[in-house]
Amino acid sequence: MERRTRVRFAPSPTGPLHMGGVRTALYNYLYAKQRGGDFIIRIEDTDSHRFVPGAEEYIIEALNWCGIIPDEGVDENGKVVETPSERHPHAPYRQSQRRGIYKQYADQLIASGNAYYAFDSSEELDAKRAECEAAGQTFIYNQLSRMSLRNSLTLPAEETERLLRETTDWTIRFKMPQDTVVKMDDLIRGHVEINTDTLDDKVLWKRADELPTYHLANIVDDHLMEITEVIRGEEWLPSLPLHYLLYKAFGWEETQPRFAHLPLLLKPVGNGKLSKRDGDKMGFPVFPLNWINSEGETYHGYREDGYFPEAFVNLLAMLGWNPGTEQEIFSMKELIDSFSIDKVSKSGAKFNPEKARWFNKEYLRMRSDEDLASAFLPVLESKGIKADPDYVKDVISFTKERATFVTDFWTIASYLFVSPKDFEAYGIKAGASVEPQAADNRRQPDPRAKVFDDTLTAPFLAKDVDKFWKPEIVELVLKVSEYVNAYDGEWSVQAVGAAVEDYIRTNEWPMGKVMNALRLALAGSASGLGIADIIARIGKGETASRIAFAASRLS
RNA sequence: GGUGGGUUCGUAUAACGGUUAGUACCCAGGAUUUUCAUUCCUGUAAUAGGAGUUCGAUUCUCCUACCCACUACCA
Repeated sequence: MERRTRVRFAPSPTGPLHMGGVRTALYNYLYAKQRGGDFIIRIEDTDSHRFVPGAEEYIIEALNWCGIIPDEGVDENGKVVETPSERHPHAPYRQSQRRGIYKQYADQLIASGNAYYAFDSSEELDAKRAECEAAGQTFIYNQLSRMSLRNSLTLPAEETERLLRETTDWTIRFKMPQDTVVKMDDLIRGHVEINTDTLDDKVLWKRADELPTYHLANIVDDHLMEITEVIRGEEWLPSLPLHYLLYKAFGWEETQPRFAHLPLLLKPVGNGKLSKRDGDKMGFPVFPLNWINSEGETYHGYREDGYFPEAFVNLLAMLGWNPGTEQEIFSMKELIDSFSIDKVSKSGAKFNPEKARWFNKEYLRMRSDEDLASAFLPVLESKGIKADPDYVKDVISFTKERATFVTDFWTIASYLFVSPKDFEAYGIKAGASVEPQAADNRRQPDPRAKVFDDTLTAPFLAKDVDKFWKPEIVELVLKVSEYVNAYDGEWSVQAVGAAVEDYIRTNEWPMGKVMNALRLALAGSASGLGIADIIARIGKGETASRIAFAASRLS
């Protein structure tokens, strides 16, 4: 029997979705789309205590930004889906709104002898755990211990009846079979076996809030929603036997989904999985979008940090999966075409922020100058600059290869928009020396850190001034300025560049020294764009005035 | 502690019993350039350790080590 492929991404709204979660969603999406199947989003909010306002909206928006569009789910064009429709036949997709349907399944398990009522309070269990721990053991609610605890297996029927009626903090637990080997298959890991004696009697349903726990809700919903493959994080592998047993207890083996457990995303240095703090410590985002927590702290997002969604998706796709070829750049469509679950690796992948930037750089280069210009205009506006779109496009066309992010154009070419005048504001005086930068580039934080200053001008670096701004060279630079001012040939980068170069060469001046000093005066730094590129764009007057200004301030 | 999963250059990975163990990022050097960047070329660098199976193991089996996850009335 061939079933239509249906997969789901089932996050819990307990906070912002981090990049590992996005990757899980992406792999599900790719898997479904390749097979012409459905990708469903279901919100697993059965833990009322851990609910975080805004988290669900964040998840939807993040996936949307990535271009991971669900076929069915909690949201339809910003409107919450509450009732079943042709497009969303299994609505609602939020488990808290499905609470009515789970109890009957728990009851079914009780009736079939696969589950039982447990009356131990959390306090009692906590005490038991503490007790065992003190004795150097671990308390497990399982086939051994359940016979000495308060539940429907040990209590007389009348007492069970009474407690069910009169108390409200009982639970329904799964009755784990004894000494049974559960044989499981994982699409990524292959065959896995485990003996049930090492497993415990998981809580399936809680009377206190009349809600199922993850395990019950998950299996019931996957069954009801006709899910064919469950692709989720490796942290779920240990509960796979329980899930297998649950399908069996319900008699749903025929339509039980196949499982794939994805490797974890690890932090770039050291050990352990990527956590929300890592990003801010190491200068890269861990989240797709910015997130402000209840304490008002902001966590960086890829979107706000200037990543293109295509680049983000691409880099996530390559973290734990590879196509078996040497292709690294993939559009979403190409990913859909070439994705295969058996090429997903088994081991955890350390995230590499440098490679992430490289991906963005590649995508920036693929963008048209028009697109980049329209993305860069708001950046200019935020600096109080109103620029001509055509001029901006022109600037981008020859600075594109130097940029990784759109905001880089400001660092690279700010002096094509404003004059580098206010160098004293940087506390740098001519002749002052600057400490050399730390040498180990491999461990350097995000080099864009200095990009986001509020200044309108580029600083004169003292080391450049020391090196290039010598009185005898300044003389020559002033001469070049006069020459440019008097130049009346064709005004193009090529022509002006050739003319200036000829002029310096004919006079037999030191080309390097004059050019660098020139750049220092025009750009505020001895390294940067070509002299001709600058002069041709800022024009004669601005060229003359920048040189005059620099000469007056730095001599 | 118990159970499960994992282990190829610094990182991501390729090689599904036979290769000089490949590629990309990073790093280093060189060429080009008025500087920086780009581009191009070159280079450094890995099969965790030990047994076994085999004519031959990165690849299969076992042991050890290390890493990770799980071990909640959380997902």
